[in-house]
Amino acid sequence: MNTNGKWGVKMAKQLLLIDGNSIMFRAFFAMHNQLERFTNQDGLHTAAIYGFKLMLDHVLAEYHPDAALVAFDAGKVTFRTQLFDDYKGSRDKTPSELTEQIPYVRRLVQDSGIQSYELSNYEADDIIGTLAQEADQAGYETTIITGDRDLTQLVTPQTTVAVTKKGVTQTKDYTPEYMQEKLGVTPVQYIDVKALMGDSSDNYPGVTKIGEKTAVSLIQEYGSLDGLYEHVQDMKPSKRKENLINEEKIARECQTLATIKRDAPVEVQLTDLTYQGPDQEALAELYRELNFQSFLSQMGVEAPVPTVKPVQYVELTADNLSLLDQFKTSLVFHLEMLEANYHLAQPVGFVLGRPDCWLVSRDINLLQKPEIKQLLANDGIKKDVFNAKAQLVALHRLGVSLHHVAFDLLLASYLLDTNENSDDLGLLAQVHDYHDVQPDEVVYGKGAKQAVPEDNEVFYTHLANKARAIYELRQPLFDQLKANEQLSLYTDIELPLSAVLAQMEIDGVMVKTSTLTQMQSQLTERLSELEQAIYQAAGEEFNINSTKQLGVILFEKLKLPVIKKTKTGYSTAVSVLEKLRDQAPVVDLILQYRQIAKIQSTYVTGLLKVIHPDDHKIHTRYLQTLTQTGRLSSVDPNLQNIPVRVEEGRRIRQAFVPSEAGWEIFSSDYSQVELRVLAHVSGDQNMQADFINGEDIHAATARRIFHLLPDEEVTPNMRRQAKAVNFGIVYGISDYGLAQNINVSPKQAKTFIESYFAEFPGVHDYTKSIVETARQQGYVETITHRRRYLPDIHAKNFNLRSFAERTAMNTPIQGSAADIIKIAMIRMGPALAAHHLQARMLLQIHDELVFEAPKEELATLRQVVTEVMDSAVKLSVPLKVESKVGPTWYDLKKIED
DNA sequence: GTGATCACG
DNA sequence: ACGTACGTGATCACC
Repeated sequence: MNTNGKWGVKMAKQLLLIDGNSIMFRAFFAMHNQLERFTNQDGLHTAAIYGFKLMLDHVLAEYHPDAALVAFDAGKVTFRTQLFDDYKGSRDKTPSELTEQIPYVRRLVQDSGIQSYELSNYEADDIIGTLAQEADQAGYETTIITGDRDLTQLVTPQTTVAVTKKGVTQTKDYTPEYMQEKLGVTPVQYIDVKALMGDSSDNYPGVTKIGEKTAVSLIQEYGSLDGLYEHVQDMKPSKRKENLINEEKIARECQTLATIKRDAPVEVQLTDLTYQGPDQEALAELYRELNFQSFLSQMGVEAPVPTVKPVQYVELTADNLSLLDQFKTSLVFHLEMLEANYHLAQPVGFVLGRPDCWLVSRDINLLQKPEIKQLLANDGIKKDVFNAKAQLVALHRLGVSLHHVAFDLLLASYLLDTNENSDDLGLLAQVHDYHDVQPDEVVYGKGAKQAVPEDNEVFYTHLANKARAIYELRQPLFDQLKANEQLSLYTDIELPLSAVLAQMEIDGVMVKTSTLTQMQSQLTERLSELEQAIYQAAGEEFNINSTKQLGVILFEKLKLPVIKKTKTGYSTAVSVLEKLRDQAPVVDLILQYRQIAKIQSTYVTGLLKVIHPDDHKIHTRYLQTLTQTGRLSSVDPNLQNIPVRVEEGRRIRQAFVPSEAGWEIFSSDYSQVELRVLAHVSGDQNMQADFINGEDIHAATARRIFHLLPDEEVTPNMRRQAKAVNFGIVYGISDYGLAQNINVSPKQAKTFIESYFAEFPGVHDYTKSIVETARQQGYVETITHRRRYLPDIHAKNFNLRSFAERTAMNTPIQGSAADIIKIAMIRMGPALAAHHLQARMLLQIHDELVFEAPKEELATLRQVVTEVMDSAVKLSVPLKVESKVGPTWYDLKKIED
């Protein structure tokens, strides 16, 4: 169809060669973390088929091929395995979730009107290599689609290799020019590079100590492997030379393994490969079997209407409130709000009931009826909900209490898998394989068009469906929590915590508008001074807030050295500017400007915007089901990142004051809680001893890793470095990261780490074993069995895998610390009540709890809070709590014993 | 909507 | 050889 171009110029025929196995693997693993979402009605996994289909659509549209072929591997045994026993020997067995999809991928290919081919004893690569060669000679333009960079050796002026970059549809095209630019070698030379460096995934070794960089430079220098070995004797004596000589046989063997055949006994002819489009009928049938609704509707085949099971409901009115009498032991309740911020949201309707009777209404005022109020407040009747905290807060605004929440679908789902935390009930239900409720977007629309349906039928059905989903998912989720040993985490920690957090949010924290407005005008003045000074120094006016414009001024106009680049241009981050400080006075001004601008926009103006006009307080929302570690987060506004480290910012805290006269702000924080958790979970004897002896842990660490004698002093610099190492350990250490942080060479950092692990062998063992645990079970756990899945622990990509490994080390530590403070928070209320204290817990900042309290309570409060926090859990090292008090959050002074 | 930056633990 | 510290949220510029 496109043999003739726009102007009648004869264009080359387009040939598409697809590396079937490679793309299938790629598609499968690209969606591996949503494996269970891609299954059809029979439980067949479909991610690889789905991905393959996406890829096919994409390349057919992109290349309009005249001919196409998908090559598959024939089996495990090939001429390469006969040559070399271990070839591909390190590969894990293909998961059954993938193998079951292979026949369907073949059907997909066939029904799409594309030839497929396999050849015993040969790999798909060799079929492709052979056909690409033939095609070059026959004057085709060929594109090879693969996920395997090895195939780039097939690149010629007529043959392009498109290697998947992200997912299966985003590819990078390798041409001879691109290879020269990117790798510095020709496609044919690339084979020899591989021969020298080996390939860990195909499990052939290459020459010892030679990686990609070295291999490339050797081949560049000598032209080829043959060239190298002709001149190997002329090389300067070195370990590398020895290795090259000793391992010549291996290198030659690897060269053979790496070389893709261009002369395999392929029996198909190019002329057999003509692409004439798909067999629509057969494809439709396949999609039906696979339940690929979106592809069906793309084809114009009517997708069967998503069959949400019909639901019965009754509209609740002032006249039929007696219907409520039937709920004696339990009910589902849901108050519907369209806005995320439930402090402000206008509720639009509600549903309550049981499977045999769902009662719905748009009339929020009905909730004021004593019949409903008493039902919801009745401690003897269990309530099942979605997002208990949101319900508690919103109902509180209506003057309604909600007691005895037993099941929170959102919370349970989050505990089972931190990623399954959508605040859209419909979407969340889908993840749990429940499909009889629509996502909110479908019913309400999105953006400006979002609205409650006028049609009662539509709206009420949605409400009833939601309630039913909560009901239906209750038992299965409880069963899973039980199987995961997470029932106690759910029942004893997270569910009670939701009520504690609701109360903190409702109470809010008093913020003085006058303090902030005063700061605002001061900072405005300061900013305009700095602005003028910067324009003067730069010789022109520009937007200082634009990193792009700033980059041009600093690095082009003023010609300052470029220290770091970002994806989009020059980096102007603080770490960079600090290095340039001495080279141009404007840099310092910019740093000052940045600091002030941040304080002004985020904290002064930002906080002023969210002070509630009625009570002059700020009511944040804690997100209880968001973080991957079990920490809380805080939004609208974030009260967990109010400045403290730098004086100018710290003054913001002057605006945070007690809400009642004669009260003060009181704060207690855990000292080094994460390191104490590490000492506990790792069982390291030395670290435990340091904590048990009440040492300054960073100084004690410095003593050990710098091998100080008892009479030698720890210098501030030693302590600083030891502290950085401690942080590094908690974060899942790497020499590079540590080096960056304390500005030493990676080599120096590495010796610090080695020295640390020698002194704290238990910690070393822990880092090893937790990563192994993650590999074996696919997740890691905190002390309360909070769970985080780490699918990337198996990634082939170094970055992804390394990240997962560091996460495996960090999550049990950060997460257990989060568990501990949550337990303390739950016990705090009853403890305060037992001492008849009026004090209120207002904020949680990860390891710190902030209260307001009458002055005369402070002494008792300190005892109670310390006791509750200290004893939250029993670890093999003591927990330590430090307290401060003052008239504002800014003025807190440490309370000494 | 995304990326860069910077505030916190 | 590879290229990073762990966990968050708000603001701004820019597409």
